[in-house]
Amino acid sequence: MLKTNMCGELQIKDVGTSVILAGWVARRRDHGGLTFIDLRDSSGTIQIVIKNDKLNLTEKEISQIRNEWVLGVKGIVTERQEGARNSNMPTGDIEISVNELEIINQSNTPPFPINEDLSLDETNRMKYRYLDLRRSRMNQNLKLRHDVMHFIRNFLTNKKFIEIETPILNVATPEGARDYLVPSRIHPGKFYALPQSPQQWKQLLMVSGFEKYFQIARCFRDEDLRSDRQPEFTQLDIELSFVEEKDILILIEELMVSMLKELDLGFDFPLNFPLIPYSESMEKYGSDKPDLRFDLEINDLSSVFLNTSIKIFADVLKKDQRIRGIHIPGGNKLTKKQLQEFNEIAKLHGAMGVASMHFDDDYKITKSEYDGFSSLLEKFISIDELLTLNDRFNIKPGDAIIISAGHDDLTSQVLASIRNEAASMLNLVKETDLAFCFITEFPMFEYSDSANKWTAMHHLFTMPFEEDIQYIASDPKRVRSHAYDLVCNGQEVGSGSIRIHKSELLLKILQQLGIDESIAHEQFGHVLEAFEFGAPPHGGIAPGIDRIVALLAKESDIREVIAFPKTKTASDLLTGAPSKIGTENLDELHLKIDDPSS
RNA sequence: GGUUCAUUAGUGUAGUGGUGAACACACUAGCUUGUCACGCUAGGAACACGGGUUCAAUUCCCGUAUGAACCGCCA
Repeated sequence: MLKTNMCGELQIKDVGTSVILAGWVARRRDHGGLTFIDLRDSSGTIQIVIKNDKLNLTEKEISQIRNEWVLGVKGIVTERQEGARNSNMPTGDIEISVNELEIINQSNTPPFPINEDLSLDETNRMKYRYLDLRRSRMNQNLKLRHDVMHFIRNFLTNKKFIEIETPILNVATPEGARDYLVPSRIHPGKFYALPQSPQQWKQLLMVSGFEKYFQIARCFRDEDLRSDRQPEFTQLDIELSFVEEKDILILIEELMVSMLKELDLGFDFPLNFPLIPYSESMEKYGSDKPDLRFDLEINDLSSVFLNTSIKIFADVLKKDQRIRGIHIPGGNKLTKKQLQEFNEIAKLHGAMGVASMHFDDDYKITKSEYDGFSSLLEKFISIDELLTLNDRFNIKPGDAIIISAGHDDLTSQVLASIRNEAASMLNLVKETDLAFCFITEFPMFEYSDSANKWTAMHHLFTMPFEEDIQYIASDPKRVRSHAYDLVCNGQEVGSGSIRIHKSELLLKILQQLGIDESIAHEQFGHVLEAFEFGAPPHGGIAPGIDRIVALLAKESDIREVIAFPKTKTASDLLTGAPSKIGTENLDELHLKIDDPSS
């Protein structure tokens, strides 16, 4: 070893010991004959004191040392003089009196400061990611990520789960997200697909009798990126045999709760995660991933406006659509500009806009008159309608109501988005809250307008509710499934289901999805066949590690907790991937490039 | 695939239809023995690229590139 101790681990009790340290220059303070250097290694930093006159290096050489140079230091741990201590530093009571200094390596001036927590241009951060990761914020994020994975492995191992790796080169499937494809050299014109998740493998492992499987698995999806979506990401993939839905939910709840207790990051979180059926979540929050850190529930206001003279509302009701709204306590302090943003949100989702009602500080209402109420709808709204709203929401001066009318799909999207926006505008979100919940009873099917057919909402192997199986053909919309999501702070952080373990039922589902039996056998024949050999009832869940770590690190982008992420255009600015390949490579793979841009 | 925003020394920011393009840190040179975001003196260093409008463009317009946000897409 080139060092005997770690910079950040030295303490006052080590005073007097002779140590060898090595690390990077975090900062230097050159006083001429006396130089201070904050030396950083992976454990932290410590101040080293260089008295230039009694050293192996000349004063000139010492004065040339710069940030990020790599130094080896031989010296004595010394207690700092009274008045020279630094309470901001964990090692602030001690310092190293240097006897021998070695310049192990020099460094170019870094392209951005390493020793400050600045917001930086993403291009530069990604190009010099190895330097970006030297910054303490990123360093801590990756350490936290390790702690999370370490805890998970221990926790599940203690519960007798075993981790099994599954292939990265897989057969392509037409369902779900777009696959990343890998051309085969040996089989001209054929391709492997990188796994979107180890879904089929883990079900096959259940047939193999492992009963409790997990894997911290890399998954790949060739879809457009977002702050919570990278082309490759990491899932905690879990599957168990002989379980019901509630067993899996309890397991995950226990995993998350005990992990949060162990990590002790100062978050508030529920010890029992509420279960919210999908339909209820859509009704109350307009979303299947509600942020439960605040209320602002959506309400059905249709009944208030049954005989309204507000034309747009009457028209909507005539079409059997609904009028829904959010009562925002204190919402009247939102500015005109902020309210205009709500309209922009509505338009973004294809609605005409939203209606807002304002109850000023002098708002009063009686059976016959009101004061301090304003709205574009004021001319048309009746006192009875206003009274009903007033009583229903117990409206106080300073409140506001935002209303969206139309098709449920539309009003849900609009109001869900406004709900989140309003909460952030009004500062209702507590940073230290982790509001976990499970969304359950997802619909089995959803209609895809683009493909013009029914598709599996979760995935093909999801178990429908026993009592809903009869509606698969006649009323697919009505079929609920044993699919569930783990949601936290408005983000989906995990998704799973109880699976179908009998081929007859699976074939019935495939039929409903318009997948011909022969095609089904071609694509899923191996699973169907496996199910003929005593497949146990099974189910699982796959929490997203990146999203969970990002939540715990209070980062809004999963790139901040991934060592080497890709940009929005799925490129790696550090290595240059993806890159062109030579013709000999292409020939070997039997590929020809047809690039319209070249 | 679509919409929007951004791009000024190494970094982070300021600013303008007419240049002396400002500030801080970093950098270079020098001074400096108790600092800790050390201090002091001096210096070098920038308007992403291409086209257009204009007497004149870093500034206005269009396009390209790159990055980001959102919609579509995606669990």
